[in-house]
Amino acid sequence: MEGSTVAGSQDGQIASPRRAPSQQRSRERVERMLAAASALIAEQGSDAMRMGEVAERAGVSIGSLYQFFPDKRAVIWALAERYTAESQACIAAALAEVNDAEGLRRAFSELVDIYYGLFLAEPVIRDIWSGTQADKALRELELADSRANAELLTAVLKRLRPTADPAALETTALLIWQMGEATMRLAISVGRKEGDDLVAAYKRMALRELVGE
Amino acid sequence: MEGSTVAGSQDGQIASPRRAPSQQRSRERVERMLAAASALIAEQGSDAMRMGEVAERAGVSIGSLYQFFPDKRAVIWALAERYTAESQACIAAALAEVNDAEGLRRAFSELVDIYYGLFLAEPVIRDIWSGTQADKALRELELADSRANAELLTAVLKRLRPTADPAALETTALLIWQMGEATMRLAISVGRKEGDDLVAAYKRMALRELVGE
DNA sequence: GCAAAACATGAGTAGTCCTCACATTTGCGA
DNA sequence: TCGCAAATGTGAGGACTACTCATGTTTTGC
Repeated sequence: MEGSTVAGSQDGQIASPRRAPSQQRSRERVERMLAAASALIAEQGSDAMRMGEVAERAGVSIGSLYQFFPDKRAVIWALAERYTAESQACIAAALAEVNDAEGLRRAFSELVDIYYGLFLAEPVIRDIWSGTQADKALRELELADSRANAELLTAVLKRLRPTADPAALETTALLIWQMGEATMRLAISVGRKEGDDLVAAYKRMALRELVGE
Repeated sequence: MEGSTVAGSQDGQIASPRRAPSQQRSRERVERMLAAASALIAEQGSDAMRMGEVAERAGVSIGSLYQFFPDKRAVIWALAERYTAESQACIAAALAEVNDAEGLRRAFSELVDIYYGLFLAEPVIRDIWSGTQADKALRELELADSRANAELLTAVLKRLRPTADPAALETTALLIWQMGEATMRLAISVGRKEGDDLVAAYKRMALRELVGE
């Protein structure tokens, strides 16, 4: 485990900047801190990012860093906030003037491409949104497990649809499997009632894909 | 951060038990260690789980704990392995004798229910598979962000399908959004080529749901 | 019965996040 | 221009944590 918990701000809250930089000088310094953090996350991941290293690379003392960010998570969160604000605006723009099915099709398709491109291009986004501190080896084993499970599903699909492209079936199975896990995670975090609806909706969508109509 | 770095097992590998317990006595002790770890994860999450506490609760010294587990991750992984083995068997059983579309429908539906039940009932599974160490506050903000984005999609859907049940549209939008993020995470970790296929498949599935056919 | 292997112990090491008492710089009214 | 309060900057040290290792105890194989 490299990981850990922030001691300062206990278990739930994400503290906002401890003090807003009001002078020009400090605003520039905070900017440098965020840039340093971003670079370090891109290089090593947020978990391996050390507060001391952030300060050093920003040319700032550790104390200054903590003057503006109450804890490590706040630094990461500040970066996350930027990207979400950005992407939120982008989504709103893409969907704003959709008026018919064809428009939705085009807008959604474009949106997915943009998002995917963002994920591919921005290590910081990947790191932050892909389970902030999840450790790499465990995630690879998660993937291996998913693949193994999807394989079982693939076998069934191949039996039922022998004429279909096997590679496409494998992709479908893996996707459906992963979506199922994502749905359950979501279902857990939204609570029982809404969660049940989500799982039901997933089941419907997955089945439509699996057995057609 | 309370945390720190595991000195022993560097960055990628998950080490296997440092030494297999060969005597009856130690086998029982290892069992107690895992039980203690499981309980602590259920109570506080794997990130907050302290190795010292695991040892204490198992009635064992910290040294004994490290005799059988090379690091903290190995303890968590040992628990994860149990559950995956279990669920793997369950999946195989459910899918083994599927021979037609109706059979697949029934088996898959049952499978989802079982899995969902497992997620609901087992805090340890939730913790381990839902991004081992992801911090709670950040994940709540992730959810808030997802909701905000899904909201934009919901608005469009309501415009296009004014007769549909609004609540169902909201569920659909949130689900599609979350699935998209899951797909992209998956796409990243499987590499560019297969990833592109996955994103394409997601796009197709989502669009079928969004604009019908 | 005895040597060797397995097992058990817990004080100590290294490394992390974060604090706090104190120094310096800036904004601004007189 | 001067004075002074507020804002900003500093880094050694505190508090915790994962993990090690020298040393002692129990079990096993012969």
